[in-house]
Amino acid sequence: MVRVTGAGGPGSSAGGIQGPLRSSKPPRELSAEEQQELRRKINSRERKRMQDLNVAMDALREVMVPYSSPTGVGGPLQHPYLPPGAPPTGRRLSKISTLVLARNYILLLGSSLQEMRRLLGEVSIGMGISGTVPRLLLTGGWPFLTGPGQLLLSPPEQQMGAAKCPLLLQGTQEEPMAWGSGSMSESPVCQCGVCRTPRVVHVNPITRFPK
DNA sequence: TAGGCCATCTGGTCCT
DNA sequence: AGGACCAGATGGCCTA
Repeated sequence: MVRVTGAGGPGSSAGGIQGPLRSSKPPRELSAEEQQELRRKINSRERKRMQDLNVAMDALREVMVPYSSPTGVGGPLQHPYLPPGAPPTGRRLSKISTLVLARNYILLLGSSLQEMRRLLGEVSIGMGISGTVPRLLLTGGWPFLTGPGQLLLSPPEQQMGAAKCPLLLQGTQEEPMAWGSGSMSESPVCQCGVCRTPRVVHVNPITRFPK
């Protein structure tokens, strides 16, 4: 959906080209027409940039399979990584939810990989195999989770939107609040738009992505 | 009707 | 100098 709004549309009253721009820019004389043309050009670029961003966001939505279908398949869907009562499916994911869900998804995949490595290691040891299992699978190059119990769902998104979320200012960004756990019931649930989106958290702070 | 989400405009800053 | 990126402001659309 592309909304066509000409110059002077929403936002045009904010500041305006005659405001701070004139005082901060070097005194290069531009006619009103030139200024308008320049503004149109800049606006067009920005529009294109945001549209590209949305294309990328849509691509990301597509891989978030359970939410990607606008109509869903086989009726209402319950996302396996979201708690009951999570936002109803069938609606397009918001940008922030897409990002948060993608992050959770990546972490989940990481934990699955780690678990697979562990199982492979057990199997190879049990069978007396050494050297036939790809080293990469066994060595665990990434600091992923070491067990399924360490991957939990939590409603408070405590990382994104830190500037707005009061819970994020308490210096416990990575402290988990397990979904449905005791700590969960005792913890404040932030109602900001970000925090209401569940996320996957690490129970063990050691198992984090490196910077 | 309020609130969430979004597109767009705009000015500022940084980078090439 | 021009483009990319960012954040604030604004207004429209939609849903509960």
